[in-house]
Amino acid sequence: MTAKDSYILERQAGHLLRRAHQRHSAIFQENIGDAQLTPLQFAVLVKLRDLKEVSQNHLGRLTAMDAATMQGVIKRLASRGLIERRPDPNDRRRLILSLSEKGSSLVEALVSNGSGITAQTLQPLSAAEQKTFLDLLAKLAQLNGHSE
Amino acid sequence: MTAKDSYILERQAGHLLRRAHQRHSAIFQENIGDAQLTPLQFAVLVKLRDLKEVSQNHLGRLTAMDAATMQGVIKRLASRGLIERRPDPNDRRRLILSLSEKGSSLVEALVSNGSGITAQTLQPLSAAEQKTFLDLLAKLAQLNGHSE
DNA sequence: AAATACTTGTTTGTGTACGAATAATCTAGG
DNA sequence: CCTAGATTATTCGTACACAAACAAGTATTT
Repeated sequence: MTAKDSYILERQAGHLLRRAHQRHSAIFQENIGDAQLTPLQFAVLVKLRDLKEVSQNHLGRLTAMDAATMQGVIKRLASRGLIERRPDPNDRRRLILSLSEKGSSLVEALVSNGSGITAQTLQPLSAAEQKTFLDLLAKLAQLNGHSE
Repeated sequence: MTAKDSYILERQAGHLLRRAHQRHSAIFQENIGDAQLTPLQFAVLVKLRDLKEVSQNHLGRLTAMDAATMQGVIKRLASRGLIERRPDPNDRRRLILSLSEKGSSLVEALVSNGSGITAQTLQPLSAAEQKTFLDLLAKLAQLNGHSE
């Protein structure tokens, strides 16, 4: 076994994670049912549907986006009229985010597509493998034990 | 079970893949041993070490980058003097890429770090789980059966 | 040989990603 | 009260990611 054989790109976790993520993104784009909506934007809408109201930074932590990324995602959703922003009266640094009527009905219309996308992403695996995979993947996705 | 419970962001394959990839990127950056080098740039250097000479588009397929992304990655590596570009005499559309001396010694010095990064990425899993995970992940990473 | 089709590399435009710096605000400790 | 420290949102700069359009070159078809 030469040095050359000791590091094979195709066997590295990072490379495979990136490719699996690429494949998922392609499936998302084909099936979400709204050509403008991206995975991150959809994640924000879903979280807002669950929580009704959250500050921008807090929502960023819940969706695993840093503050700078969040800024752009929120700006684009707001410019489409899908979410509303208003200042927090108790903390003037904060922006409170919520779904607009339009945003709310859009999420409801698209959530089932979201489930289909996950199913299609995992389709190459059997039902048992899917469960195993998601369990292991969840262990690897712990960014650094920030719960909440 | 309400509609709200039927789509939980934290259980979606796409979200978990994204977070796992984020975690891997952070581990990469801390451990690769060259502050400027990114995961994609490293992948290009490793592939060039294995193949000696490849055209830019071909290398892009091997590392799963589209032509536009490749363009930027190669430009940055060339500007650091790590790779060399010369026209293919047999096909004047093509650019043939290869490692420079500097690039070659850099890869040799860093490959072992690459293995460590993969190990650390998978560390939350037992040895058996790691093998299972990589097998399943590889099945999900098949972009569309383009082999080569 | 000429027209058609495909490939290679580049550019443009939009959208993540994230480090770093900043201004405004809040919180805690003395 | 008041200052040192933390938090929130924004901006800037760099690096993917990829669709779309393009120029130049190669291949194929008739």
